[in-house]
Amino acid sequence: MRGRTTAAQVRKDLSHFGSFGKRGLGYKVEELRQRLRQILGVDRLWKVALIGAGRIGSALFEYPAFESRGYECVAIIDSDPDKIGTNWNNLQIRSPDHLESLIRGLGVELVILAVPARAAQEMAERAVEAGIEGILNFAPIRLKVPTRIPVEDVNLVMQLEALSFAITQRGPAA
Amino acid sequence: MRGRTTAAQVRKDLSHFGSFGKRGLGYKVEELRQRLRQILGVDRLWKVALIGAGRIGSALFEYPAFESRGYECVAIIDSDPDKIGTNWNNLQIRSPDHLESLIRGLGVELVILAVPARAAQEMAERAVEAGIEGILNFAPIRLKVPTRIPVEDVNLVMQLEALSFAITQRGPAA
DNA sequence: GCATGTGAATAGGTTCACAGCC
DNA sequence: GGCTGTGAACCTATTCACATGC
Repeated sequence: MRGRTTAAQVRKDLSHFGSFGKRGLGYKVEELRQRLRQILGVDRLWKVALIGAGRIGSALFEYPAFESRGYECVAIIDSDPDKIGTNWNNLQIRSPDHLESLIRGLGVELVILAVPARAAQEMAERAVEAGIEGILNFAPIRLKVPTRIPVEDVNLVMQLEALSFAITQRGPAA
Repeated sequence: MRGRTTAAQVRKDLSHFGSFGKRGLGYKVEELRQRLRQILGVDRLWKVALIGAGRIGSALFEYPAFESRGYECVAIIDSDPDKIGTNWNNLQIRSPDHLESLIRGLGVELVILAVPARAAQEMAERAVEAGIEGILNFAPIRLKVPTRIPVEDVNLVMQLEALSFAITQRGPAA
């Protein structure tokens, strides 16, 4: 069954956070929307640092949805000497040497980790040490960070493999 | 609790597909690895078409893990006239006009959809019509395709929002 | 003795059915 | 009457404990 979103499911999920509608009447959509934005924590601006200015980092940086959805990139870090000092959109690429002071100075809360696997763990640890609160991780490793720090993994190879598995499971197609 | 992978869990999962070890002895790692590759369907080469040659598409195309993990990009499609005809790595970018014949002619099995949301549904339908078997979807919409076609969604904004939620839930950090 | 494989117990999450309130 | 909110039923997935075979 493909993730059909049922009415009962939505009501149950909402009930986990409170009661938002009026029986027999329905929901005030805009009000509900605002309440949900509060609950999700997307009713404010989040300060993001991009660690890794390679292809993925560049694609993300240009991705308009981030800024428009409340995620502001306030720092770009990369270890490539050819990149350090150059600008993306008026934002200067900085060396990882300054990671901690950058994060602390700018009040960075989230980190997008788009560096090679071998560098990811160290960068993550230093970012956590500097006080960030969450990590969006593109490196194909399981980061070891304190449990208080949420990590979201993006693993595109795994997702392709999930497709391969689903296709293989249901037998060769017609 | 952060996704701790337990021994019992692994055994239970394996048991779903068969019996691979010897009691009291353990698993032959390389043999197990091959069996699992078969089950996952990653023991062969998959032919992939990249639809959308923007920033994300470009990042993916250059991503070495794909090729090395058995996913071969055999076609790039984009509607931008400035891109059509140019080459990425000896692969010519083609117009979506030829989508169906390209897919059929090259035996494309998987599609990576990295086009703007407004174009995604149409491209998906045409790709399915042409016989592809699965979609890795970067467009932030729920594609409507036959249930026999598995879809994996990549939604980076949602993953950032998941971080925002997790952080907000556990109360402002120390 | 030791590590796998598996039924039983448990936990977690979804679906159902209806009570409660407009 | 209609739509929300929710306890109960149900179903799936994880954890446990041990039987099984080397």
